[in-house]
Amino acid sequence: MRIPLPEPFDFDLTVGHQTHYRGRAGADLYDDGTYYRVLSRAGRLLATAATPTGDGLLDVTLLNGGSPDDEVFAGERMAELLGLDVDLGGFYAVLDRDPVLAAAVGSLRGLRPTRAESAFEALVQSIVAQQISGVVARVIRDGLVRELGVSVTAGDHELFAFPAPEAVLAAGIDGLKQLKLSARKAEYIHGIARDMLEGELDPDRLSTMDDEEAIAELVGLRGVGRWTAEWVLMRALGRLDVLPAGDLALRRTVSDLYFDGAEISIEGLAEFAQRWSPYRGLATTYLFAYLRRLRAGVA
DNA sequence: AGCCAGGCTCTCG
DNA sequence: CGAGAGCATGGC
Repeated sequence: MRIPLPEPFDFDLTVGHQTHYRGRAGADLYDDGTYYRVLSRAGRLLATAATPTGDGLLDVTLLNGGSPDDEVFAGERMAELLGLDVDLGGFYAVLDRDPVLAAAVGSLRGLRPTRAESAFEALVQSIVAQQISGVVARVIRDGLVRELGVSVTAGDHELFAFPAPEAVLAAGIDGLKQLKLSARKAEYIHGIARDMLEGELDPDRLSTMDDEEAIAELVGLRGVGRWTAEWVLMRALGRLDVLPAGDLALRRTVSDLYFDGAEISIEGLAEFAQRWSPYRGLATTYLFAYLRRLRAGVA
């Protein structure tokens, strides 16, 4: 099926960012102009490919078959994962009155805030990323997906679904530790998989809550502090005004761009970032995209 | 060879 | 309450 693309939208930039400019990152694959993702629908796995047609449409195809209803589902999910439903206009108006931010991220026009497939995926990714460098986090996440995610062969591509809570639970804490997680993080992720399956954590209910309510709910989970909850809101719920003020990389970036490298406190960042309201989350996403592209050495 | 990296929990004063 | 230890791996 084909879905209409919004303006502005830069497919290559958006999917390149999502895959860390390495073709494959976690369950996301970008190859030869097509974005691949295995979507889970009520326990069934839909190998899905998305390619822009060049005339303002996105072609969404199920690679291993599916009903017409599955196709509609995949189209809607793809639109969400690629952030096509987000109106970027307000954020670009913020850019117009923040020349420093504009200088850093102005060339990222058309980048969409991509999303994880589920709250579970965002939780696992964020917990993995706690405290460690982005490089290490990526290595560990790739291992989790490859070892615990179901492999789906689609044409000449091997795709992996993001691991279901069942698979994470079945791996056990020891199994997770063998995938390079610390004992602590293995417990956290194992526990959250169990919470998901027992209905302790209900993503549908989360999405009805406002930001602070949802953060409070998530922080109730063992292993989830404010930083992790904030990233889950951005990455899974698509919230645009969340500011992970405790994020070390964000603090350093703001410090470098605005304060000539002088350290900025968490409270200082929270106050400073009011200038981006109500798009503090989008600003954060763009700053990380700026960083990621810089480090990847992409022109 | 250390030390640090997109934090969090637990334990002690 | 606030401060501090411990955590695991990969890169510099």
